[in-house]
Amino acid sequence: MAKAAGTVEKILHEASKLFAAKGYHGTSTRDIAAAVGIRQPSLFYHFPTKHDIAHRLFELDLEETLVLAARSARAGGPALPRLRQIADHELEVIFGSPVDVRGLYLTELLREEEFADWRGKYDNMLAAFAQIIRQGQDGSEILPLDAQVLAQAFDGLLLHAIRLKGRGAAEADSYRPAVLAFLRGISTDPGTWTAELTR
Amino acid sequence: MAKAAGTVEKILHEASKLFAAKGYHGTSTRDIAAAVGIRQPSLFYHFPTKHDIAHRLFELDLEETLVLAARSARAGGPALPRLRQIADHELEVIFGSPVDVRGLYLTELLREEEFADWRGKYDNMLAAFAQIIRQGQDGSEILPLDAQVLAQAFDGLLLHAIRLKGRGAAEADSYRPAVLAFLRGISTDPGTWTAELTR
DNA sequence: ATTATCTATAGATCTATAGATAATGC
DNA sequence: ATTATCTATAGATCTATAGATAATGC
Repeated sequence: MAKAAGTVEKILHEASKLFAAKGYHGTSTRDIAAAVGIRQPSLFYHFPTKHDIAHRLFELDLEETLVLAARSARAGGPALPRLRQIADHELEVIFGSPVDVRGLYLTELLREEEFADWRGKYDNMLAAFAQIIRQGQDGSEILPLDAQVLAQAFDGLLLHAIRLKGRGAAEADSYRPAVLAFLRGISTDPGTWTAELTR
Repeated sequence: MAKAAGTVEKILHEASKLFAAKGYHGTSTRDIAAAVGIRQPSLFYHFPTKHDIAHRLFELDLEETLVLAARSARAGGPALPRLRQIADHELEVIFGSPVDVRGLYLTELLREEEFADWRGKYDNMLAAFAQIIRQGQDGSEILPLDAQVLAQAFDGLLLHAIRLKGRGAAEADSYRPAVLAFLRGISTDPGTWTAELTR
């Protein structure tokens, strides 16, 4: 009985939904297998351990976002549009992807030993956010508040979008104004954002 | 061997820290008992089930915040200072309380059947936030964006503070500017906030 | 021969209960 | 007599492994 029909993808898809809904530890391999439509031990043909499923999900998400954030931090020009571009991209991933990849971030899974390597990458992403904010402050474009804290709040706003995805109605377009409002709030020249936000 | 010395409080304290760090499902009653310094079955003398520990933590937090939010929604006057007051109070609870009560919100625990009643109270709190925002929009104090979405983003910013608490350094005073920046960002008159934020 | 599934199950948890025990309060 | 703990353990999970089986590919 060959013909995989993308069982690996199906496992990642269903696991991510379950992790987002019930947390990593609240989801059993039996739950995942049932959602996929196979028996529990069959999972271990595709992934050596349960951890590896989560690892692969982190990889799918962080790899790409980290590259984008790092590249953006190296790019020149105004900082706020760069932050805005990152936000647009993240909202696209959160609401557009068939995989609820980022449900993993809702728990403190990254703080657990097993995931220390992804924790480091996540910290790098946050550092890139802070760097962009600092560039904006050097250019008097962003208010001189603690860049680290602003970066974390920016990340927090984006992560919260994951929760809304689970609650039906919300889409990228409906949440974007909230993120833009935050960027307007840290801007030294909020007037330029007003028209666009209320358009 | 009487003389409780506040075992119930100790259980709530340690359980809340573990729930915040590893999630509700990632924390065993054995873990909690070990942190408290008693044997695992002794927990069940104080709480009939593991769920009841989480229930009590929700109660400790939501009861008070819900009352504050509902009262604030009924109060008159400018909306932004009211949101600011709620934010100050929440940050005080998050960073000041010995109990990491709100770690429970990091997972989607509220979505699980067992916690449906607290889910309702939480939704009421969000509705109160949205109502205050709508009042501010009626008074042309807040930009005419989707009040529901702004309320959720406001809540998301506050919840994210919980994560920072686990990461050492951060305190209420260091995170507050990020929340104020968001309020400035949704204000029709951000200029009045600028001086205060950069003071 | 390889791929992808299955049944059966080992071994390690986990929550919760039963019943014993010791320390205070009356 | 009540309060708060303990040891021992039942019964239900959970992850992961072993080994059988069936369908394709060569």
